[in-house]
Amino acid sequence: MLAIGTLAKRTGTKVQTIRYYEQIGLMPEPGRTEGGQRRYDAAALDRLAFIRHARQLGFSLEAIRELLDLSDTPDRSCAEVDAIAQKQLREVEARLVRLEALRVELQRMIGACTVDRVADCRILEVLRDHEECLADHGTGA
Amino acid sequence: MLAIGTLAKRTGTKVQTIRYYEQIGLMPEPGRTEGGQRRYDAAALDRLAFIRHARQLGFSLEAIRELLDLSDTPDRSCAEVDAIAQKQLREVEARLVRLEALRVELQRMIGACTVDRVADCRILEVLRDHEECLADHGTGA
DNA sequence: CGAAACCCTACAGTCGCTGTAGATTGAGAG
DNA sequence: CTCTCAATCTACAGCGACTGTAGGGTTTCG
Repeated sequence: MLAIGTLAKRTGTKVQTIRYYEQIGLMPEPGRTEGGQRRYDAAALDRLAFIRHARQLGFSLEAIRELLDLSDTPDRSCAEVDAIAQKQLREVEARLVRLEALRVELQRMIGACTVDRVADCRILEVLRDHEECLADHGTGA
Repeated sequence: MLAIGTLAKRTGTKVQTIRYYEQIGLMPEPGRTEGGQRRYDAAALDRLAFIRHARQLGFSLEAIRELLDLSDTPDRSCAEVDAIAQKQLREVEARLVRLEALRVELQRMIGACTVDRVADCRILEVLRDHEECLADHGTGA
């Protein structure tokens, strides 16, 4: 049985984050020692590793909750799991497109700045005048 | 003189966001009507447009605060402005690299799933076993 | 047995907004 | 000039996904 700190180290999670996951019902309430400290078993370790890995892949806690629910019903079709992953992929791709546009714009902006005084700074000018902007950056990078 | 709603429309900002910027000292306190409603001038419009544009380029409010401070002292060197923009560019590039790795991993994961039952779902398996993972995804996509 | 390292709860703070409730004001129509 | 109704006001709570803090209690090891 693992103490929370050990579990944290094994999964690369902060102790508070584990307690937070428990609080929002993503991790089940573990057993306790007589003194009231949490003790975790291998199932908890697996579940937390799953959560952390999915988080690193950019899944929201809500999506992860769904994935965990789905994986608890092994006879169901895989299609729902696939749909969640596809959605995640599409979101990542959309973010990539936007970020790339930002990169281009930032580079263009920086490249234009050859003067020395803030008064003539091209960077500030570009930021002032959206019109000069090439990129079609919407909101939410 | 513009009412807050007009300013909001002109800059593509929500009314509450403008009040929030005022609250955190990013926008100066505007004049008021007798009844207490905010009225904005052209300078406020410019400043807000600058803020929104910088936000769209991914600058944090803190970075924007610095940029605004710098642009208020037109005789200073442009180097500090450049440094902020360079830092922003580096951050965007780092995010791009990470996101691209995520995209590859997600695609690989989805591609691997050809079965029908959740019990054999490759997606869930990949999420369970970090070892199978090709991408070196750290934290913070 | 004592010290150090760990763990507990409860709550506030982060970032950048967004939404709500309930009251007041302003601008155009009649 | 009054009515109406959209727009505005303040104050505060909530989002996601944690992180940090205060002020204690517990475990483990020498």
